[in-house]
Amino acid sequence: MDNNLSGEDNDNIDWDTEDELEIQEIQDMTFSSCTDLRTTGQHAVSCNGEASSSSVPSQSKFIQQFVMMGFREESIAKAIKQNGENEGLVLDALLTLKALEDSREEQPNTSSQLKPYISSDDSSSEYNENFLDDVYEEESWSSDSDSIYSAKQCYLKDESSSLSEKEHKERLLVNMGYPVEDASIAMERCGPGASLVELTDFIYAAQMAREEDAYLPEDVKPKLGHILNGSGGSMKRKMYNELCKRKKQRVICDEETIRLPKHMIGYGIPTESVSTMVKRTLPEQAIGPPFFYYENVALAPKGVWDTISRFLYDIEPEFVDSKYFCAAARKRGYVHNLPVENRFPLLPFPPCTIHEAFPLTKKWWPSWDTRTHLNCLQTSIASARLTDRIRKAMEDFDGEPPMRVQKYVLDECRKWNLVWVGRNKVAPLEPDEVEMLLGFPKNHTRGISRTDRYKSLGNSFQIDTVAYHLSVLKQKFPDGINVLSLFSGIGGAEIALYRLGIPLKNVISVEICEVNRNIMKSWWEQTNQKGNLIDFDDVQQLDGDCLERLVDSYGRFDLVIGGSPCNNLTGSNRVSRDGLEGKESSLFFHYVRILDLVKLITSR
DNA sequence: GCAATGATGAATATACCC
DNA sequence: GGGTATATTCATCATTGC
Repeated sequence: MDNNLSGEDNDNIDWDTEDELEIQEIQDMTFSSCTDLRTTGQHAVSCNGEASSSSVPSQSKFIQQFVMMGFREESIAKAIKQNGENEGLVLDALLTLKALEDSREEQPNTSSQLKPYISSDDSSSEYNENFLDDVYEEESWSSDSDSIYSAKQCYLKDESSSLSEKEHKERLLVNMGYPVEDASIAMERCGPGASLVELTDFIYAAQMAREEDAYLPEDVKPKLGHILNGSGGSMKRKMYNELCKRKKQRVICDEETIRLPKHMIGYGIPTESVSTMVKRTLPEQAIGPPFFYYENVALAPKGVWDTISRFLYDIEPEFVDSKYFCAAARKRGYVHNLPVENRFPLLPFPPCTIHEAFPLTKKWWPSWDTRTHLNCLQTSIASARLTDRIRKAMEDFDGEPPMRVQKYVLDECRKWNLVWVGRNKVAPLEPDEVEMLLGFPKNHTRGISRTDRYKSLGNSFQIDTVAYHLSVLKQKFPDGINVLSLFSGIGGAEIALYRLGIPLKNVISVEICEVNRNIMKSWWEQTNQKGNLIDFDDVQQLDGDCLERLVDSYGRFDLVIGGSPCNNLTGSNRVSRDGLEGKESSLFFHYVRILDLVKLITSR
């Protein structure tokens, strides 16, 4: 497959030709996404019943010959359904399936066996692709891709539910900013089982491979013309090959799932000695300008960080726990192209233990509560009823309660980040205390409801942590910096830069929540910023045309920073932990889309 | 209508033991 | 190595109260 992508033929890529390549690739990816072939295959037949319903004496004989060859009836029925009673086609499909199963048996219960499938010539024929796509509908990066139940769900779907899912995905793609036509074509070509990643890949590849004006309106073409035309199509080829490389990497990454480090200190923390810091080499295509910085929860469902890394130029995420910067844990992954040498922390260094942060609690803190750090600050707090239950449980005993009560109380305190504020009395943190722990100015979020304050703060950066990473920019931008801030929230990135003493020349901020935008504006005014704050409420507004105009007006972006919504990634979500395909978390792909556009515009 | 409240587990990693 | 226990988690939604 690489041969097809690296040769001269790519200079004059024809969309139809690429279609074939893309279809092959994406179907191969779908192909590779299966997890338990035998189980899913069985469900495919036993649940839809179509194969048996079409049984007639002549077909029974037709089936029998394949049974005699040693194939399972379920697989035969499915192959017939996909290919009709064409002996050659059915046999081909069955052989392919058999090869897959044999390969899987050699390496059970891992995804590493998927690689040979992709290079399998047997999968190249259309009927086999259809057959296998249909049999193996599961998402390659679904968090529950190993679940038999999940697979079963796929096969219990009738036509109507399939259509509904198709519409849902298509709508999602459109909401992500892709043209309706592209979304529709991607759905049609990739099939209903294609994951969102595959669909976006397909569309992206299509747009890259089309004429030079990917995402850019007519009036912008001439401005970028010299980039694309002047290089005789090399840029197009370069980007296309880069995309294909990302896809290829996907297979490799399936084998090498990113694992969280035991001690989340990333490339170093202020208190860690320099000798233990690790130097890194960035992939060439990741090197700025612009610098970029992406953040999300470290404990995302399996495979999410592989996908994030793959879409962000294969940069290894830097996992850091903010407990090294403040009195609360905050395990986050950061993908960025910033230098990692010569970082420096914000001063004064914030209190790093509970007792340092809240000295008044020390008086009431029982000896058996050995916590020194709070857990992650969330978007909601414990109820008064819970703290009252804890008080009553404690008051039943004079002095030290029995172990079972201690355990109950400690479990609740850890779960809800409660602190001791009186005799037998625990309480959740106040909003201004959360502000302090996260490094925000006191009263930063004051003026909105307590619920909203907790929510906005729970979704924000830990300033000291992010500032430590961004500190390397101070030397590079002594006269100020142009920032494209995506999913800005309450302005954590801007505050980090401001506290580092980096002048904010122009900040293009995108934040969907009006309450958060108002907090940001208020901070901007209160701190007498000299630069310009331009805000948008939706990342979809930032298309090529819009970005081009912004660059023309304010100059090129020096930093693209943001953390896309984690709602569908966090373990706290009991309802819709859907991974990167989730309603909110899929906005990550907008970050990628916008970053790619900015890089393109910046390189002209 | 808005804000506050309270009930709702599962996915994942890690530690520990055998 | 495998099984079990334990810890942790930028949340969601229906209900209640004002």
